[in-house]
Amino acid sequence: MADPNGYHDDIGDTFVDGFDGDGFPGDRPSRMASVEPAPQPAGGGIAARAMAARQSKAPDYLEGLNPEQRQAVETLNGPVLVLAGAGTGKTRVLTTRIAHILATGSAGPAEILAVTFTNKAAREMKERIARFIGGNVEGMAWLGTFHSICVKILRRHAELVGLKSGFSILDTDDQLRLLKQIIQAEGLDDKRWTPKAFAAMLDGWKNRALTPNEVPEGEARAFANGWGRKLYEEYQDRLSILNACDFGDLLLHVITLFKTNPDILADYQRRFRYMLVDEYQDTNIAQYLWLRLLAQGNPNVCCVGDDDQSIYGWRGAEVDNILRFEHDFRGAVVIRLERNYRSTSHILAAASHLISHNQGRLGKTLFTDFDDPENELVSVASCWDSEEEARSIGDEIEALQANGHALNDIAILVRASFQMRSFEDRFVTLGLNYRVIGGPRFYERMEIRDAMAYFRCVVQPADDLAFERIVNTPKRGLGEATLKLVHELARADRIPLMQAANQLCQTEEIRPKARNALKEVLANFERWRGQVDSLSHTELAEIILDESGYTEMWRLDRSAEAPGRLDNLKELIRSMEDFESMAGFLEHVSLVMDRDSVEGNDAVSIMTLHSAKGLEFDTVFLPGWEEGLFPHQRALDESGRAGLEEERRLAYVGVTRAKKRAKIWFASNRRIHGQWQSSIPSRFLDELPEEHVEIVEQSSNYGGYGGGGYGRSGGGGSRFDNRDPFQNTYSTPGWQRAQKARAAQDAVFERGDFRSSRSKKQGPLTIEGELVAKSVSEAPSEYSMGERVFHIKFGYGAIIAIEGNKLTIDFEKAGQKKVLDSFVERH
DNA sequence: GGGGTTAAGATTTTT
DNA sequence: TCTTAACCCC
Repeated sequence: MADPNGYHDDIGDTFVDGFDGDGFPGDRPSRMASVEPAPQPAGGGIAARAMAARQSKAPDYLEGLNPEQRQAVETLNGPVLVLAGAGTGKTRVLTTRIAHILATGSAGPAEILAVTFTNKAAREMKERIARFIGGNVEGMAWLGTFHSICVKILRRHAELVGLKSGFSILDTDDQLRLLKQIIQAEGLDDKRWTPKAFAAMLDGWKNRALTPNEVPEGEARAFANGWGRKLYEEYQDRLSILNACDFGDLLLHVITLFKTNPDILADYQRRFRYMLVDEYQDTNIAQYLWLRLLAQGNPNVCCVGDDDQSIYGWRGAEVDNILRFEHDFRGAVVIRLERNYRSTSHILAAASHLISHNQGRLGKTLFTDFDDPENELVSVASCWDSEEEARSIGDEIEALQANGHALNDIAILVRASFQMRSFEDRFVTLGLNYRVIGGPRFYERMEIRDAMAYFRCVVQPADDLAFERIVNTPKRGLGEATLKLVHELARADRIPLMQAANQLCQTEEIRPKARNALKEVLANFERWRGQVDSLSHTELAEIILDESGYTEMWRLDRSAEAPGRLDNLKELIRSMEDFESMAGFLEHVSLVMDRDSVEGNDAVSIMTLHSAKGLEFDTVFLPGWEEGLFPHQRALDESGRAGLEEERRLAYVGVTRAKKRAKIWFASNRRIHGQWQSSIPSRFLDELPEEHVEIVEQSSNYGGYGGGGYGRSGGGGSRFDNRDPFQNTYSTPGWQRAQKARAAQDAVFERGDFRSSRSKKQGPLTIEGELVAKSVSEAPSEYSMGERVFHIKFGYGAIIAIEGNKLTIDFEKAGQKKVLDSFVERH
């Protein structure tokens, strides 16, 4: 299977099968001395404790594992792929495997490379291993995220990739500002060619580990009429002057380092005797190459993942990595974990049936023995609009609460964050405790970034972006004109801004007022730098914020947010206490943008489906299952069938978060960008298995599958009390039409012949666009052209087009809209 | 340099 | 519809 990028083959295909019996790297080359911390030979530390524990009693950590899990834990040598379905004990396998490696003395803690995607996952794994081992895990130096491990490696060999060890890591904000400068410096219009668009393109390249000269000509040309490659080069050049790198570079530089310094690579290959990768389905090409370079010396790679839960394709994740594991790692053992310990059989059946509509899966069949006495069917309910959705779900939650269910066991999972708002509004009115997970993060707040910029300037004098950020914050009369002079000198001499500013201050080039202000700032930084060693970093931080006038600035600010910002600054200083030095803190912040979410009170969780991966709740509400929202129109437009399949995996992730109750909702109308849109039930609803789903018809339902017709008055009472399980919903005309439409559509899919069925009238631009259009029935409508109708939200209008049961209506007030015929009445 | 006005864009998100 | 960022004028 030829890969368009050819990436699977560009470092050769030779792999040693079986175990590479290299002993402890006792006599390492001298260079290795710099790659501390040194592994602890079995005999001290964790391994010793683990072994001692093992001798005193049987390895009880293996107890209670099912046969597959046990195989995944015990197959230590050679490549292993663990396909771990949702809720099958993936984390348990990973941690037990590490415990097993240690307990059998197969390797010391510092000889295990264990990679995760998120800090949270790394943290959890550390905690769980600690519990096994009965101590802390200080020796597990190489358990962390891809990025943090790369930083660790890069800090030791920075000079080999053109950096200095103290390099800083840019966040997205810095990156965009820098890109903007570069685009403007080339004389390009940054409106036409936005920094954001270029950042996205860069990201794509770096995710595939492409350096500027490796970017395919066509892609390089795509940006700004052929400036793409030049801009990429320019950007990398600027980064190295700034002694900085972006997130993508962390991986990329390590790959370059390994490729150009075989001796260093060999050292790491020897060091990492066992490698484990979590969430393998989320790896991008750069991560794959990185892993593969290391695995060339040593085939003991264990990757754990679930192709059905790959939901980060838009961020560069390559499902192909997991699909091709057996090919890429010769002699791989593939173990499937299919016994689910989380959900009821109905939930599992619904999720499995849904995901079976995807092609290109490795295929797993989840099963469970778990019999919940109540074993509720997955429910599907409809409502008029997002407000009613929020109201009904709020009512259901209150009912659950009244029955003794904890709010902590309940979650609402949405496709897009704008959906959260109606729930928040409603829950505030109800006085129902909730917490939003994800969302704007602490370290992204303006005042925190400003404060951090001050610290960065002290610790990393070449950090231009930080300097620029705060040079005139608070206002010091250092305007555009002054900065321009500094910039020009810095550019011309290829020196950092602060150095350029220093030089300029010795001359007469800047007007005295600005010069004095600039001198003062520079003197401040000089002084603070001198205090780094004499004061504790928290003290210094307070002094910096104080003497710079930054705290003062907010104290004088009379706006409503100012007090909160001051609190945040205090919180920032407090969180610095956990770190040894300011540099350590800065690195932590750039790599760990999340703060531990405070669990605290009993509250309903509201979050996106993406951030729900890996979590579980007794009851899960899944609102907004409508075409265009879920699957999201943009996913369909931009990524076609692959996009649809990823959306379906997202649906699968959503449903499998539920332990006991999964409740799906869709609204007939939704306000998107302030505009009311009528919506059509998601195709995913049709992909749920009839026998495991119940359709809940609400008393005030206007939507549904056309079965209940529509009512009047969107008014207020509880929908929960009068709900009335709709008998035999699957035989309603609406459902049958939907099924029929689906069958027709699947046939089209199967033939791969999309064009022939494209509707004549307003041919959708994409294959999937057509599928969306076709998710409505083909059955002839009872309405005719020109008829005057009434729609509860849009008012009166005339029918100007009919496609099946989908009408295009020219409303007197709302303009042209497409609606299902069941939502209007003759008038 | 600040404030008011206008225009554009509005999935998903970690590191 | 709403938010944010850019722009223009004082």
